[in-house]
Amino acid sequence: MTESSRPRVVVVAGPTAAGKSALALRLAEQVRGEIVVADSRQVYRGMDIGTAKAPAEVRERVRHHAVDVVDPGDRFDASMFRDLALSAIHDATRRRVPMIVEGGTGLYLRALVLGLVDMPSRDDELRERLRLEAEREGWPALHARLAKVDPPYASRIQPTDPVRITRALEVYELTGKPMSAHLEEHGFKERPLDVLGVLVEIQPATHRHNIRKRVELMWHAGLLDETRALIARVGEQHPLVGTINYAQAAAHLRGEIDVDTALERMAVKTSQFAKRQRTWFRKEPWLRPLAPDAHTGFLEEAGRFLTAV
RNA sequence: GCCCAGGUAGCUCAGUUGGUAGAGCAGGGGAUUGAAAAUCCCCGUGUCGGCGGUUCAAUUCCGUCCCUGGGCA
Repeated sequence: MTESSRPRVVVVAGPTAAGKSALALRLAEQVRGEIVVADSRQVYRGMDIGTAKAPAEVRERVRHHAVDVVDPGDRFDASMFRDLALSAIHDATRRRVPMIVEGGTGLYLRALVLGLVDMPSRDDELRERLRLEAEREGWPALHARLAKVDPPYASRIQPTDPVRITRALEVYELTGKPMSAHLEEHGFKERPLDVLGVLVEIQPATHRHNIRKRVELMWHAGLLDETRALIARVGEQHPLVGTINYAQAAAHLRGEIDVDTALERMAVKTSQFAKRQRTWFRKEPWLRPLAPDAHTGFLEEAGRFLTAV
């Protein structure tokens, strides 16, 4: 595939509450384009306030893809995101509409830009079985089992990392081939898109202020009601209830913490998440840092990139 | 004013029978390919409140002063 036959997209990546969506929106309006949101929580209907989802009036003005595509409790994962995003992008290209990808879920963005390894998606029954085994024997025992069938992958993950031990054992059981072999075979050589990607940066003091303000706004906008509704739908134990903001609101609903503590913890969890996002995006070779004072220049450049024939 | 209890890491505290100290949280760094806003790994020198005294040696014992909380007036 040549440069020119691949769809062009601008990717705006970065930590939460750093101004990604505002920038992407400005660009979309400037070029009369559409937005794909790469966010593992905004895909869920009803998770609006706590995920800082773009309000309805904004989404009426500029079309947003991969938002509100499933109900909480429904299955969703990186491959579904990739399929959705890719088909939206191809469709927009056919319609000659510029496309901007905006988001903070590193895995989704990487799967979109570098490709997703051809492996089966999760198998809940198998996972439940592994979880029960881990309860009896401990995760290190399962890690040791993984080390027998897939030494390379076992050695790069921790014996204390349930998520990756589970996934690797699952992939091996389902395909009969070690995870490391799948990864090596794929090699992340796919380049389905012609990407201009930026990593939105922000001053730490400004960021702290944004986060603090945002959690207060969420609280007053009805985060508690939204959390009640989410719990009513999926139950208290569901992983989605562990999502930042919802988890703290849920703790408050259970009477465990007061409002100030909830807000404080929301802000702390958000900052910690932002730090993880920065760590992830910093080393993505297809992203280049975008300083807070360089937005104007970027909008011009991105506009040219998207509208060039 | 008097009597207690405290003053140790950014915060909450532990501890040193005298040999200059360590947990949790916060913070920093890193990993990451199908629930990733998840999951996991690494990183702890700080006038041990101030000043004196005893001692080879004081954050630890003694004195005194300051500060905080509680009680009595």
